[in-house]
Amino acid sequence: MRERSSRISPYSIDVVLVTAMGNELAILLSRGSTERERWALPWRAPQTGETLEAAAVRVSEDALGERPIWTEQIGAFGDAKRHPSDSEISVAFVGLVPHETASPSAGYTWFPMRDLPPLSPRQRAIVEAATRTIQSRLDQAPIAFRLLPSTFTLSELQQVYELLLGKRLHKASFRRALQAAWLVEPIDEWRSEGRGRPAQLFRYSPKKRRRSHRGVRFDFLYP
Amino acid sequence: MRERSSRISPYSIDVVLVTAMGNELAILLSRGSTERERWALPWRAPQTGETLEAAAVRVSEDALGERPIWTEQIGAFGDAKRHPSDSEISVAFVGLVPHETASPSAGYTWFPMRDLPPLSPRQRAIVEAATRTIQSRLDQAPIAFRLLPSTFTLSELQQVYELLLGKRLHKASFRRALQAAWLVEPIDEWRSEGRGRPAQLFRYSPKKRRRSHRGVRFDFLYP
DNA sequence: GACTTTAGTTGCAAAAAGTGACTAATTCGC
DNA sequence: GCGAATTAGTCACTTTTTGCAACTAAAGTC
Repeated sequence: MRERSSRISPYSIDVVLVTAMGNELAILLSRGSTERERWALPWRAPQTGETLEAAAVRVSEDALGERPIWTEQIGAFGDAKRHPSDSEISVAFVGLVPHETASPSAGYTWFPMRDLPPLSPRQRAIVEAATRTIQSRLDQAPIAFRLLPSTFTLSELQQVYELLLGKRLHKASFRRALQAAWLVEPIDEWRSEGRGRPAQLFRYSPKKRRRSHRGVRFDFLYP
Repeated sequence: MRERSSRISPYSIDVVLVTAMGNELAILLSRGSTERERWALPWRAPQTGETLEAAAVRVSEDALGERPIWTEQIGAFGDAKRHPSDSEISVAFVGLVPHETASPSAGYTWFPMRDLPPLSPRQRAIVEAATRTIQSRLDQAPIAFRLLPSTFTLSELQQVYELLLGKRLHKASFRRALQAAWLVEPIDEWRSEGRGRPAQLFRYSPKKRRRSHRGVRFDFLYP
């Protein structure tokens, strides 16, 4: 990425690394090497014999020194949109990273989602798709829990969900859904965060399978 | 696809064309040209200056003589799984086609989803992902309506939904959801299908926007 | 001690979903 | 012509889920 290989790779692996930085989401960008693009998503050319997913993990390790707690492919992006590499298409991935442990390599910086620098049109599209991918997986895999330390308060958990979903949730309803799903268990510790009543700590510990016995339950959310 | 180009393309565009054939879903396969693989998804090498989506439409037109009523990218598939082309990765699309108007080109045949011939591991994975893509889009875009003629009965519509979702729906609940969404309007015609009471015909005609004013409404469907 | 702040629960009303039974309109067998 | 079978369509009732707001609890601040 920094060094341009002599032969242009047919495709590149681009990764959107997302973290919860304070009160907002942030993604990792690298200072671009070209004249035109000042910032770009971390990317690399694929290596032979490597799965796409493995390549995405490798890109993450290069950029952050650690593997994301969760990755998923977003898709292939081509179109006529410009890209820092001159590859025809990018196979894009999204990865979630806890903010505490992640230390960006030289040249990489976290940018709040709400205030991104100009990106190439293709990478802009990739970032937008990354948000949608996260949100659609949020109720299918317990990815939110892994953005937190092993013990956490329910308010912290709700904040993570709100951040990833991009909307506020109702406290009582959130906790009701959580209880019904048997996903967390309280431990015998409390944490006092300045003012206010101390919050009980919980740990992620999925119990039984809930029979999700719903029949219709779709919404016709059409435009 | 039939003719192997001298230079191997870096990636191929594979398309899963899905139709409602009688009482089950079917996909279009082509008789393979190689020794190993007898049947394969329609695929082509991309052309320069063409978007990925446009390439997928072109593949469909080659195979069926018409464009799907809806297409969506499934993703890029690489891994070590074999593919009829020797391309490193496939960018896969899914497309829906009404069965009445679609006439497969020579060498292409519809196969019921439940009874597919052996496919390459990569294409097998693509077909499975195609089903998931359809099902996840079903409540976000009115794709089911376009598998039907412009007027249809509610039973027909429900059958299409059941086919695409792969599960039965409750009649009353289905109609309630449909009414609440203001998506169809009855026309002054009835159709008698052999025995039984004639069914009223409806047409797709989305009316107002329903304020989807829900706050929490997620399910924690974790494994 | 009164006030503020955050955590956490509870009760209630409204909305939505699951279910089965019910009515309606047709064809078929006889 | 008549009843059984068949498909369409609706209804009433129950259960579950959600939105909301008030309430208690435990801390800090002044």
